[in-house]
Amino acid sequence: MDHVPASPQEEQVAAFRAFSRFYTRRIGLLEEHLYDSPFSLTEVRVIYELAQRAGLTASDLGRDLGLDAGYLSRLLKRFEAKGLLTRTPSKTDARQSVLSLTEAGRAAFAPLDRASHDQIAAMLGRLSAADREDLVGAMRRVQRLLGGAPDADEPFRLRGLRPGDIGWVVHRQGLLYATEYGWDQTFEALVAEIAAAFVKRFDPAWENAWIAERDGGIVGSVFLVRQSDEVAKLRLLYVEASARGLGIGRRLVEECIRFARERGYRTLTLWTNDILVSARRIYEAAGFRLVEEERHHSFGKDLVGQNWNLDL
Amino acid sequence: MDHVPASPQEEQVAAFRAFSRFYTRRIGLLEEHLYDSPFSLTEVRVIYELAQRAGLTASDLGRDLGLDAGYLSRLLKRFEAKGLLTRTPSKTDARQSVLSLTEAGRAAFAPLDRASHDQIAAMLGRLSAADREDLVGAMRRVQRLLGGAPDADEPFRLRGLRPGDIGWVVHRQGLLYATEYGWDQTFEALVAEIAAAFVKRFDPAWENAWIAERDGGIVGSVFLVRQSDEVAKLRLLYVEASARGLGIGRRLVEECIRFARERGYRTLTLWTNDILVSARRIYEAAGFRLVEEERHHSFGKDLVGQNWNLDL
DNA sequence: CTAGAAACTTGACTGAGTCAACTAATTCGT
DNA sequence: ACGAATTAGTTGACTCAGTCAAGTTTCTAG
Repeated sequence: MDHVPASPQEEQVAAFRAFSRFYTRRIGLLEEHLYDSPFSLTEVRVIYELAQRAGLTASDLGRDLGLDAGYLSRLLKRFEAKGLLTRTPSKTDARQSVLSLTEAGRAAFAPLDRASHDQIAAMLGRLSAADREDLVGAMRRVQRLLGGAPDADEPFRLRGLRPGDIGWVVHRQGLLYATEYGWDQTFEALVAEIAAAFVKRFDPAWENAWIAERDGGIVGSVFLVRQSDEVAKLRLLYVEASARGLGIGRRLVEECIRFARERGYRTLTLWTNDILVSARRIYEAAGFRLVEEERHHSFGKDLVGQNWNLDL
Repeated sequence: MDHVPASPQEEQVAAFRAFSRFYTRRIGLLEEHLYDSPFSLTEVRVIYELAQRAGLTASDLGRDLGLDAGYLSRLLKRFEAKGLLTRTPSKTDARQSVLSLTEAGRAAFAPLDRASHDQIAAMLGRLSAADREDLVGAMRRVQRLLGGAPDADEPFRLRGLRPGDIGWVVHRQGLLYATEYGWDQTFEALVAEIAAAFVKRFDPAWENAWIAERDGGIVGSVFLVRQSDEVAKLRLLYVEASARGLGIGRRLVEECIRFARERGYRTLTLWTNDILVSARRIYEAAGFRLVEEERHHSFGKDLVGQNWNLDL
């Protein structure tokens, strides 16, 4: 069956399904390693849950792990008979009892836990540090997007420039403005040029760049370059569509302003286009004033360029 | 049990395990929906595999899906009895037979396939377009990093330049040479500069670029730029570490040579560094001669640059 | 040409998970 | 406040997915 995906939608569905099949196998492999323990896979899942969370009832377990009530009942009875588990009647509901592992239960769980831990650690160990971070970040993202994890306490983090960053920024901006506004590749080339020039002429005393990260992936960036002793320019502000509404853009601009003030610049300037309305709102809120507009034909489109200034 | 992870390593292992548990449940949910079909989960996996790939034998299936040979044997016999499957004796090995679904088999599979497809599509539909892209991208990443990229019938494909490509190439090269050889960001900047200049001064009659794609991801690239009427230069040859050994590098160089010959160039030249041995092998095999070497200090390292030429 | 391995097949089994029927406690609607 | 419906858990009876070991036939390496 030659599946030639017709639309992006279909391609996404195909990728999702491919991933599910892939991970089903992967989980199978992970579980095989467990098979010299005295517990079945489901038993391990139950013990794991009991070890992690306190105050569980049988129905909690059944619901969360998707187990049959009858099967679970017997399983728990077996655990209790082996002395791994105690049940104390619930105070609020006489039908339920609260489950908790005994010392023996924890002792039985420890080697399993360790084996699983070591197995994963070994797998991660085979990757480079960068790939490891990348992998874990991607997993967090999948989990978050499929509704499996609450947002972290800290929704994003700022850091400085690292290898690979400017390419990534060029890639994402090139793609975004091409799909969203139909700009051609000369825009991407311009971004590449600006980013390259920034790195080559980088003067840490006067310039800086910030990358916003979320779940190990880059979701935004901004560059501050020196134009003269008095004037700094904010360039390449960018926030991923999937990370909007978290205040990342505002925060990046704030960092720029703070840095510019600190270094004694008098004016912060920037160039943008009128169609980029969400960026405009950020600039306005930060106190920038529109000083100039001019029509131009760039990136295959007729556009209205804008210069904005902020007195520091 | 309040798990306060000690080190980043531990945090990564914890995140991985959390993801595995999460996805185990998620897969459970996905599979439940399948449970008004006449097939068991394993049967569905087998049919799916048979529908996707031609020329499978029983042992292929057993190995790939991790099934017991005895169980699989009976399962296949059942399918054959129901007329879903035919076995034709292998020509090369009389012990094996090649399995293929009958029309009836495909017909039985179709509604399952559709149900699974629709279920995933519905899940994706609940997300915003940006989140959808983010999710699928993250899944692809996990799969790539865990080494799960499935072999397509066609291991890779060449295409021209599209928006986002040059940024991606810059990103990957910047990252690769930083991790592998410790080069600093000025290398990434150089790549960005070259790529930007290529796009800005692109002359389709005299120049070209090729992107190698595999499983929907970019795995290699090469650029051909005009230096004079007589001389063309090959630049930014690059193959992903995960896609080496497929002849992608060779193929990209061949395309360049073909194009350069066609346009009537007399010489194809390129610049590289002596430490890049796998690239060197490709150039040698293609007939390039080393014409010049010179020491230089770039990208934070002492290097030996090389110029290679090919008479067309 | 032979020993050992690979590709299945078959018989005998186990045990994970299902289903339905039951008891007891709780909650809901009016 | 009271009966009906719901929820928590238990138990018996069952099924069928998956395992294990012992076989046959074919292939391969020495």
